[in-house]
Amino acid sequence: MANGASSPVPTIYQVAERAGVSIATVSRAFSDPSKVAPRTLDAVLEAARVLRYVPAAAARALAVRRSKALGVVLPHIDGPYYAELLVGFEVAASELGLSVVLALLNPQEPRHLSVLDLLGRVDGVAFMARSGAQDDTVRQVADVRPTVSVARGQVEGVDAFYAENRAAARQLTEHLIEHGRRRIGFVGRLEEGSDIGQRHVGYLEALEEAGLAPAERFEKDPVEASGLEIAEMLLAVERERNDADAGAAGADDATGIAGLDALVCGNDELAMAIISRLTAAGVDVPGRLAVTGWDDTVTARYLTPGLTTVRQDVAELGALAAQRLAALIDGDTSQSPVTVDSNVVLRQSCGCAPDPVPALA
Amino acid sequence: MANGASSPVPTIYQVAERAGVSIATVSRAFSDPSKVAPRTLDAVLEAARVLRYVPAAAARALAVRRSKALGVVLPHIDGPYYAELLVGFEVAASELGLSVVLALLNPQEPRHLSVLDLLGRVDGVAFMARSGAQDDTVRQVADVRPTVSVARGQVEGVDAFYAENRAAARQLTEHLIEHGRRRIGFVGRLEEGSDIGQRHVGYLEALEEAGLAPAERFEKDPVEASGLEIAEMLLAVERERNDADAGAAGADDATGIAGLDALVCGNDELAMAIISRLTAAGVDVPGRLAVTGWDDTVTARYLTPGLTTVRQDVAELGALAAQRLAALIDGDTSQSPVTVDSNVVLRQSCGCAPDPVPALA
DNA sequence: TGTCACGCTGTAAGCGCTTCCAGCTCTGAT
DNA sequence: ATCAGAGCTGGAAGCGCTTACAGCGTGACA
Repeated sequence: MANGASSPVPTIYQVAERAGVSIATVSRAFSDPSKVAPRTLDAVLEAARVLRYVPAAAARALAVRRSKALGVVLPHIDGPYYAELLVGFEVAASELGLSVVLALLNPQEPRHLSVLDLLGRVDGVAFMARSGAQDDTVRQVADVRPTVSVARGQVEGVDAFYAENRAAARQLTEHLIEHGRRRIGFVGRLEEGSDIGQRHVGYLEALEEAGLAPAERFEKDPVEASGLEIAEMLLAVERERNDADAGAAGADDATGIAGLDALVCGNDELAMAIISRLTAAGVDVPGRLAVTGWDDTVTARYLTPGLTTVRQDVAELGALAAQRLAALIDGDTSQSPVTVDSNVVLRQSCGCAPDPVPALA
Repeated sequence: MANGASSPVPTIYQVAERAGVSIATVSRAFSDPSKVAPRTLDAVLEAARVLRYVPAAAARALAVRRSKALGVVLPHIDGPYYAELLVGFEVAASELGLSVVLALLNPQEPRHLSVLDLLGRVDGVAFMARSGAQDDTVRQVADVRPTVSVARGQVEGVDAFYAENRAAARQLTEHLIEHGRRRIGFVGRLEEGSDIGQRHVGYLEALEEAGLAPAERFEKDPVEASGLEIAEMLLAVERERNDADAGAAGADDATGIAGLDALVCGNDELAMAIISRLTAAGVDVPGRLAVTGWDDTVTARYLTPGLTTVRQDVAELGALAAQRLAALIDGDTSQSPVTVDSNVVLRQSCGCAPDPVPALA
């Protein structure tokens, strides 16, 4: 900074002195201008301006016993998913005049300390995404501060916000069945949070209704590497089968690979990786294997084939969470879980035909 | 929360009383345990535990005149780019024992107030990405608090951090020239920040060295919609040309569209949209038009053709910024700008051949 | 046995705000 | 002319912590 370090940081006292008023008046000038006479107000504001006065939030927080800040704890973000969640939350919070303090929590190393640190400086906290191992932490925090849980497994007594999962998964699976798929697999770690758990339930419902048995389930984290692994696995199995069948009728070959003809994946990243690896190996997607994602990443529509996935209004979810958290802080009581809608987005990876596009003359 | 609201929030006094010591001892127990006798320490910690004591950060901040928090101001995030930047920053900050408070600043509506708010509660602030209009804000903040500028236009007297742009752009452009491209366009709003400006410089250098004239430049924001617009524009121009040439030799047609045979784009999103639209219209990319992106989005490699782009270690950038900011707060003096390397990632959209991949037996 | 140093602890003075309360100055009604 | 009340303002008491500073008991040493 230019000089900040040299001159002492101005406080309400300096401003008061320069404006020729008491600190009480300066305080009022900032918190409720209508309480001070116009002339006085001008003088105060002017003094504050020339001194570059910035009210010390800590002092205010101490005096009013409110920090006017909300905490967010997230797993180490990367996906656009978390970013969107965070943006929705921040925008809503700042509209309520609340700051947002961010804590990234690597599920591997709990860093319990950093949570304590966070707690001390916020009026409430939102736990977003990832669940399971963290549930204890959530519970402890909830004992001490207003708390909400967003897009993650629910915790007893903590207000929960999540996108609708079950119905969308069911719808998605039904769609695959309509495409004639019969051996539909599922990719996702169930205990990792009820989000994926719910999707699995919807998936099972659709299968049951159609009188189909669930096909293989892959218990994998929803990341690129898992997708690659799964693809390799499928390819290996298929190769083996072919070797075994050597010379025999390749009846099983027209559609299907390794005994599957469709795969419902936990998110787009996973689906993308699987499709890419399979396609590179010459497997026709969706011809032999339909693959669906979840999240509707920006790029999903640019893939070949276009990725059929599920769109959730994650920003809205974040915003709702921030608003409820603010309400809880103001003394509102807990309410029932809130869900936002999800929409299945059909593109080509499920077997749908591409939209016709005008060609270059 | 379960009960928090009912029982009064425990303070250092309650803990002291319950442990049978003075508040000074409790304070020491938390800030420097070695200053307290082991037996006493145990008693204090135990009392704190049963009372669920959480030290009030505000009070501490007031007493030590340090909030132990860093501010980050970002434009309304979405891209993975910002998310990565933020993650790098947060991780580094938390390793230094500093919290991160986040402020999203929509360049459209300045919300100057929210910046003031932020200033009051942090020891230093990092301005990330997007520049131009915000420069004044940065300057004002820098007058009052230690400040760094990350991945954005530089401001006099403010420590800057950015990814190398010029050399990478030059290298990328040279690569296109090696592919035989001669009419290479550029997409990016120059005044929007020196990032893209630097890339433009590198691009020009490469052209000049090769004795080529720069082709058309599209002054567009780096978002999906712009990409679509540009693609439509190219298609329209091309259609017109074809109509004009009707019957004449289609010599210009083998490679090139609308007078261009390559396009260097400001980011991946833009490039993706252009490629998608053109491909859908039957234009061969990279056959007729090579297109490159910037950022190496996760999905870049999954596109068809694979997107040639530039990879920057954005997380590293964020981390460096956090560390420097912490140093500035501790009284270090400003230093020269820091840049992290960028690497050109060649895939197929520039005209390179795809990697061979083992096919399914 | 006295002295001193050392380790541990408590007392108390802030840190920069908010806000209750009281007091002052006007105005308008009586 | 008097007084009630409204409108503004200042005094002062905290908010929950940190951190000199001083005091105490103890053991080492002379």
